[in-house]
Amino acid sequence: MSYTVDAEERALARQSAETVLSRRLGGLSALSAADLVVLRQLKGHTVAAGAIVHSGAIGSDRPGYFLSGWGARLATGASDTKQIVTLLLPGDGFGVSPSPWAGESLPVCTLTDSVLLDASAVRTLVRQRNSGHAGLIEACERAAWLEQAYALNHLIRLGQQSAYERVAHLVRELFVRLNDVGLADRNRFSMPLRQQIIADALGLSCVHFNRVARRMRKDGLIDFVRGAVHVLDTAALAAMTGGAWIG
Amino acid sequence: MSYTVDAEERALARQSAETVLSRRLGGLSALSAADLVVLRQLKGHTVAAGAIVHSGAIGSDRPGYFLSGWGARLATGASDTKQIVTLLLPGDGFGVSPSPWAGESLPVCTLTDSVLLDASAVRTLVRQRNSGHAGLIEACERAAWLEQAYALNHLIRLGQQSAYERVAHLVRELFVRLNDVGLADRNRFSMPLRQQIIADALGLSCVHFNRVARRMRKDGLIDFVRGAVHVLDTAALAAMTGGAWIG
DNA sequence: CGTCGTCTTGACAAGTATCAAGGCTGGTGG
DNA sequence: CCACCAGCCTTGATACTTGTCAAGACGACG
Repeated sequence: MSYTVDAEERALARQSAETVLSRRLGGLSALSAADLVVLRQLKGHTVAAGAIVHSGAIGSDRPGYFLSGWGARLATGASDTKQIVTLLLPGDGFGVSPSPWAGESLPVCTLTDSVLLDASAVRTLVRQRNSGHAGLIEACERAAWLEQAYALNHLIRLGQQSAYERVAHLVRELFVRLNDVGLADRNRFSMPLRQQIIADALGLSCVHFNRVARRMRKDGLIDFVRGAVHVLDTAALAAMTGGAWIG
Repeated sequence: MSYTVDAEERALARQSAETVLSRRLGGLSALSAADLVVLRQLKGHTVAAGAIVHSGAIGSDRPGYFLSGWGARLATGASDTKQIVTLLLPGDGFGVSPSPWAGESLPVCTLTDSVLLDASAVRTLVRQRNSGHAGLIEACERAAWLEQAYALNHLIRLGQQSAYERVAHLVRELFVRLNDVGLADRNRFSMPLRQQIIADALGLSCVHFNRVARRMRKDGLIDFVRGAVHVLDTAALAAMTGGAWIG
């Protein structure tokens, strides 16, 4: 039941393992040499797919960063229904918001085998509002703000878009986000999720997602292949998801 | 096109006009005498339904509190589609979060004729983190946190509930929130919104909402009558919306 | 080679939107 | 007071979207 990251993805991750965090956070605020040292010293560990890595009870769990692999923040509702609130991609963190928002109270799980960095050191600095790390703290603040914006985008998808539009809208968001950390090609990125999970996130059945995906391929918009996504018509994708975009 | 607040609602509002804010914020944190003075000195003004009272650009607009009437935070997407992200009820504010979250960047509009208080004075205190008003600041922080939780609840509704469940879930949330400010009876509250608007918020067509509402009446669960909601079976409502609840 | 998990496809059922018409209510002007 | 009008609610008929069930295909892996 582990969704293996394919070889290509693994290679990409190895290449950028050291840079994914500095790219992500450095893109949000200028990081000092000291900030980079802090990030470089974070210790990594591998986690299997499907593990809960943060309970949501603030302060009770280790904060972390996804170095490789994908995760999700879940709103675990009734019986067994789980709604994905935001997807966490390499470079995204949890438990390191300077000002915790409601989403920080939701559990975080891995969707694929992942490499996580223990971000306790970052959280400590952020909590202290350590003035020697203003850049890093600013970056964490903006990262949290962005995650909220992504959750709002997700709300728009679920609230007022058709299945076709939802898929397009999500793909565009993922493309932009992965591009920020150097994990997207010009028009291609790796998406190591089963269709079932993507469908779950979008509030669709996986059968219907599959049909939508096929239609998109036929339309020359997006091609889903074994763990990867090809954006065939960037302009059309941007046009059709042009409005309804926060952040 | 103004959705007039009915007489009963107006009477209730008059009764509780002075207490709605102190009830709301006082319920979130203990307010000092000085805090209450600040709240009591806020100046009110009436606004017609459908007005945009906050653009979303942080700092550019007057912050405010709804004293009476309902509003909404909108994710104004493409062309003309607008998704309601959170409903704002009497006692709810905008632009007064100590730590702005992504939702604060969305515009706020009135859904009914409303009385708003100008909350500039509160914002000033909150921005300064004025130590003489720790209680008030704490209350604002928690109010912002709650609004985020409501947005997440809305996301759950849209993502994984049927029309019937969405309506029940929303009614339960509204009942709880209005109860907090003393605007709900034991099993009844005023909801001065057209069905069209409720349906919009829930991502439904108003025709379908109407049918669901009728079924709920037949089921003895909820009765919608001219601008008000009767919860006929509190236990069943709580049971059916028991899970899937954040905050 | 068989097994297991996932993807794909078809047939069908259920949920929901749309269109259109009629009904109710509250306001307005004679 | 009545007639009328406008806006909203209600209802029916119909079509489209999406979910469910079930079976087959494909690929990975032992």
